[in-house]
Amino acid sequence: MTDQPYHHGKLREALLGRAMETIEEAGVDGLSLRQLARDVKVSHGAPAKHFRDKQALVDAVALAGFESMNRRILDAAQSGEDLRERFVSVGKAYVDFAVDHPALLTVMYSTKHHPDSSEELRSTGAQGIHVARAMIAEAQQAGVLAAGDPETLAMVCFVSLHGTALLAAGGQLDGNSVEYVVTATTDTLWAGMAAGVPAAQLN
Amino acid sequence: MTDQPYHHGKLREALLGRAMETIEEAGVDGLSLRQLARDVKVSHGAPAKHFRDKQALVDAVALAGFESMNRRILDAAQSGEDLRERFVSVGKAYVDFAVDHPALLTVMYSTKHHPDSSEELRSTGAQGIHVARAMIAEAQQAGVLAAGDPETLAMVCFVSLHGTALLAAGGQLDGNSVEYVVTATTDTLWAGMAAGVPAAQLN
DNA sequence: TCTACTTTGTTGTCAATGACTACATTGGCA
DNA sequence: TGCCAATGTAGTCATTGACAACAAAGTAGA
Repeated sequence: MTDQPYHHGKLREALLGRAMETIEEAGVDGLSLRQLARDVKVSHGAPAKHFRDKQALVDAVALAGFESMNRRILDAAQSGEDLRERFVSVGKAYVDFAVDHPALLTVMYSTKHHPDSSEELRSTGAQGIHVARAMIAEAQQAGVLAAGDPETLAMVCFVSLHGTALLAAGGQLDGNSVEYVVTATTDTLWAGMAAGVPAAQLN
Repeated sequence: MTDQPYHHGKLREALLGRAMETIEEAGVDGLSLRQLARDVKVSHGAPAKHFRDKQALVDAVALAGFESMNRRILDAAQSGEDLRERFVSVGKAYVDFAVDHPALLTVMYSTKHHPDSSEELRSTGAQGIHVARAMIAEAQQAGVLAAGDPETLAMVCFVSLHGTALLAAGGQLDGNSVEYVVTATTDTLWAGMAAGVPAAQLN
């Protein structure tokens, strides 16, 4: 046999990477710890040393996914000059990520939604909304948007884009292109925030 | 033994009902065909006569879920006088359903998103958006909303409320109440549609 | 009524899986 | 050098989904 070192050395990273590939190809259901061990040329018991059980592996995959997504969003938030353009860019970054990694996104959110998800996962997953809030507050102070609680408005934008992202990832936008739906959504939201929501309606 | 009749008679319904309960309690992963058979006091091979495999059972659960949800949405669409109020009611009906059946909703959409989901499932799942489009078109003709493609606007409203629903179902709205987020979302969307989206932005 | 046929349910079996345990090897550290 | 925790291996077990052979119950026609 070729002299395989006993210690793999980077087993954890190798498992994580291969797991992400498998999930993207076959979904979470297509992920098997034993098959994963075979792929990485390691015995079927080895993964247990790095991930207590399958759920722990999936959690780690989800966390890595959120971190990658957050990087994209932060980059987008600093592109462009116009505030509205930056807002649209962030929306696109979010949705584009979803389209690029549809299965991963499903895992990310279903894991985050899991009753006993880690605090780290929850907070990392909630980071995107902070970016939106900052942008909205800035636009209000610049007089581009009407007054209104930035926290609430950011939440509205987030949930709306979240829906767009999930549906785009699932190819459920019927005939519409992802680009078109994202633009329409961000534009409608921006128009609503610019016009302002009559307070009387909030009763 | 008690004289169990050989034929269960309503096995399919019993399996479906129990499966929905199990999913609501333990998620799809907690659903086992064999355990399901035990729960319904039937041999482990019996379910196969009604559902070719596990996926077929999950598909049936998803379909039943969509049908139940559509009923709620249609009811809401006919409540209230004011067009805006009816619009908000539909949004609330959708999100309320999600909150009442969080795990079921996850199954409904992940099943619908599945590459080889049935046409029946897809169309049943897309029914809600038709209701939204009709309401928007009506409001435009009444002069309450600005002009704009009703199809596109309905899509925007749908994706936005879909995100709200999923996050509400997952308890991911942070401190905000479901009622508050739904109201804020529908109001922002309505304000945007009433003000109209500058066509220049669509480039 | 007798008889074939279909539907529904039972029992037995198989390969694959996740989880667990006991054991072996490695590399770092005192 | 020698100890020891970390890492990986090998073996085992219960559970699961799927399948096949068989049995019982209902059904329709001569």
